[in-house]
Amino acid sequence: MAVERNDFIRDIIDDDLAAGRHTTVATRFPPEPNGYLHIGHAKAICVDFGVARDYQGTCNLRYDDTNPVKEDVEYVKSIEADVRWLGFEPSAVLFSADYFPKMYELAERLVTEGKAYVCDLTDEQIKEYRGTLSEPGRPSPFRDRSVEENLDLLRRMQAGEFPDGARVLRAKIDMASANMKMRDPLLYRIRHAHHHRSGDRWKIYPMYDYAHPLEDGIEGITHSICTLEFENNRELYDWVLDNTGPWATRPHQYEMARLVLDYTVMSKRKLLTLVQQKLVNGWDDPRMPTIAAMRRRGYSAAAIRAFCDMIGIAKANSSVDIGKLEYCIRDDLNHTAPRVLGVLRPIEVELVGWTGETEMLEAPLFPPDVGKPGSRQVPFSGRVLIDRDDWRDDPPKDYQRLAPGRTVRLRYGYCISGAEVVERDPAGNVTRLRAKVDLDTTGGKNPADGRKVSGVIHWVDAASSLPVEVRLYDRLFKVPSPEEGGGDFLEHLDPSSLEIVTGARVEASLATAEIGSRWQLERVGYFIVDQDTKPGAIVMNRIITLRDQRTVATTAKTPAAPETERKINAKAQTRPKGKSPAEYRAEARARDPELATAHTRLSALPGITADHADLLAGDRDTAALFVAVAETVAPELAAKWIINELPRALGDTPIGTVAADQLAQLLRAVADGSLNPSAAKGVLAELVRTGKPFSELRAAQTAPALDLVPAIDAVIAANPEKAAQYKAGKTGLLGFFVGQVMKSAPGADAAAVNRAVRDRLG
RNA sequence: UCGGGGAUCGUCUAAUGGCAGGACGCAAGACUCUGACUCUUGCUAUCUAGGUUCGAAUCCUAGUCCCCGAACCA
Repeated sequence: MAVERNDFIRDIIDDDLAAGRHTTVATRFPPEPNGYLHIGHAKAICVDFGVARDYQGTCNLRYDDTNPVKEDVEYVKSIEADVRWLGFEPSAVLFSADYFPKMYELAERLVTEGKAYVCDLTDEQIKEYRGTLSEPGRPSPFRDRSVEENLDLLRRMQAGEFPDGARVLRAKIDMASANMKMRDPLLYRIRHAHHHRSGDRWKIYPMYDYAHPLEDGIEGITHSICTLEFENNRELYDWVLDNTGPWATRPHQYEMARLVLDYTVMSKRKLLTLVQQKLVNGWDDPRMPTIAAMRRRGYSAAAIRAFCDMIGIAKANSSVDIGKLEYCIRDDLNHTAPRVLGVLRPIEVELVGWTGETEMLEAPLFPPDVGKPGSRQVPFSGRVLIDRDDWRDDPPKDYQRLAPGRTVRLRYGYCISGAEVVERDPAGNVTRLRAKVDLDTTGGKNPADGRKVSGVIHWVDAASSLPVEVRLYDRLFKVPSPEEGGGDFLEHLDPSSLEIVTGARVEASLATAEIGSRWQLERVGYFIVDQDTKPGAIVMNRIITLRDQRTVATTAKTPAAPETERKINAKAQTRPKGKSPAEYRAEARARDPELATAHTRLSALPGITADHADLLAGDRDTAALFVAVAETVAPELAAKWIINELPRALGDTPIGTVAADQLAQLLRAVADGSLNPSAAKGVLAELVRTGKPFSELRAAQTAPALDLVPAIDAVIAANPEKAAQYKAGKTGLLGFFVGQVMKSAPGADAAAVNRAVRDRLG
C-alpha cells in the first residue's frame, strides 16, 4: 500500500507495513486547548490526517488537556471547528482527561513495582538536584521510600490532603542520565484546580511526558508524529510505554520540523501580545497567522492544504518563503473566484459622445482559460469611474493605461480616448476627466481609424455602482524574521499592513453577494465579502493582490535581514563543546589496557595507518574482529573493509555479531580475485543480515554473465537518447548505464562493466 | 557528563552507492479585452577537507555552522 508521496514519515510507514510491524495506521492530532490554532498547526493537521487518509487509517483529534489552569472550553470548540474547516474529519474526538483513571491506575502500578516515588522536594530543590547539562544530578532524599509509603502518599495526594506544590510523583529512572528528561522526571503534580472536562474530581494531574505516551497507547496509535523539540522526550516516551504495557499496538514517536513562515510570528505568547495590545483586531484579524484569521482573510481550506503539501515534511529546520503561501492562495482563487469590476480610488470620467441611454454589457464571470461558464450584465451609462492608478498626466514610456492622447479600452466595453482633466483636488490629484467614447468598439473591436489601444482598464458605472468599504491587508511585519536580531519583534510591525479604503465602488451585481463569497476585482486583486457587511454597506477584505510583474520590476524587494549577526545567546556559554569520537576512543584505550595493547600491536601491522589503528582499536568488539580477520587476510584489506564497508552493512546491528571467520573467508575470496568487490559487498550485506555462512551465500550468487557485451548492448538499445547524450558529452550517464547493466547481471564485476560500457559507447 | 538532532539551487523539498529532479522565485519570449492566467526557454545547489569505491549528496574520518534539552508547560 505504498504511497507515491515521498517523505521520511511515509517511508517509515511503508517499511513498517512491509515488515508486518503494523497492518493499519493510526495517528492523532493532539493540541492542548489553550489557544487558537495557527498555520503551524495546519501543517501538523495535514500531516497527521493526511497520513491516515493516504493509508486508509485513522486519525483522532485528541485534546491534550492535562493542565487545567491553562485550558478552556472556548478553545476546544474553536479547534474542532478549525480542523473540520480545513477539511478533515476526525476518526474520534477524544480528551486526555477521560484517561485520567487509567493513567492513575498505571501510576499506582509503577509505584508498586518500585518504578516511581513520591518526592517532597520543592521545585527549587528538584531543579538543584537535577544537575546541569554537563553535570550529573543527585538522587532525591525521598527516592528510596518504601512502596507502602509511596502508595499511601500518592493516594493522599489524590485525596486532596496536600496543597499545590507540596509533593510530586516521579519516575525512578536515572539521575545521572545524559538526557535531562530521564533524571527522575515528574509524573504527577498536585493541582487544586477546576478542569474544563473532569471538573473537580482530580487533585493531581499527569505531566505531558507521562500522559502523552499513555494516550497514544490507549488509543492504539501506531505513528505518533510531533515536532523536533520533542526529540529528547522520546526516550522517556519509550520508557513510559515499556513500563506500563503490554500494549496491543506499541506506538512510536517520530519528529518532524515545525513550520516557520516568513514575515510573521507563530508563538502563542507573541500572538497574544498582538491581540492584547490591540495591534491587531483580535485572533481572527486577517493579518494573523491563525486559522480563524486566514479563514476571515479569505484563504480557502484547499489553498492551505495545497500549501502544506507543497512545503513537504523533513527534519531540517527551515523557514518557508511566504511567497509560496501566496502562490497557493492565488492559484486556488484563480480557479474559484468569479471576476467582477471594482474601483478602489475612483476618478469620474464623463464620456462625450454617449447617447445617454443605459446599455447592458455582457461580461463573463471567468476568463476562457479557467473554462467555467457564467456571465452577468454590467450597466454602462455614459459616466464611469476608473481607478486613480489608471490615469497619468505624464505617463512613462511603457504605460499601458489612460493618459493624454491615449486610447484605452474599458473592460468588456468601449474604447475611450482624448481624455482631458476637468477637476483636481487640492493635492493635485485628478478627480474628474472628460473623454470621448469610441462607439462601435465593443466586442473587442478596435477603433475604425486604426488608433492603437494602449491597454484595458477596469471601471464601474457611476450611476449604478455600489459603495464599499475595502480593507487592504498586507504582511504584518516589514522583515522576514521579526523574531531575529534580539530586539522587540513589535518594532518590525508594518503600520501599513492594514489600509482601509472608504470611497471604493463595485459593480451593481455585487449587491447580493453573500458574506464569505470570494471575487476577483479584475486588475486589482482577490476579495472576500467580510462578516461586517450590513445590508447596503458592503465590506470587502483584500485576500491577496494579483501577481504584478510591473511592481516587481520597479519596486526593490525588501532586502534580506542585513546583518545576520550571530545570535548571542546566554545558553552558548553554558554549552562547552562535546567530546569528539576520537577522544572517546583514546579514553577507551586509557581505561582498558587490553585495548591499548591491541592498539599498539595493530599499529605495527603492514599497511595499517595510524588512523586505521585508531579506528580499529576504539572498542573491544571492533578490535577483536579485526585481529581475528587479519590473521588470515592482509591487514590493509581487512582494515578497509571493516572501516569503510562494514558500517553500511551493519546499520544498527552491533559489530560484535559479525562472525570473524566468515568475514575472513569473504575477504580471502576478494583477495584472490575469485569474488569481485561489487559482488562481495552484496554478500557482506547478506552475511550480516542473515548470519548465514559465507559459502552458502556465495553459492547463491548468480554466476556473473560471462559475456557482458550483449547485456550492455541491450541497455544501450533500450536507452538510445541517453546513449546519444552520453556521446554528446554527458559523461555522468556512465553511472546510469553501469547501474542498469548491474541490475540485469547481479554479481557482475562492476569495474569490468564500467570499462566495457565505456568501450561500447565509444 | 554533556546529550540529542540537522546542513542539497535565493526558498521549500526529492534522489535510500548509479542521470543531482520537482515546486516556488527570478529572467527572457509567446499569448492576452486582467501588466492576471497559460505556454516556451533559461537561471542557480550537494557545508569544508581528506579517504573508501569502477562510481559518493549517500559509506568512513576530521572539521565548520545551525537547532533542541536543565517548567510542578505542552
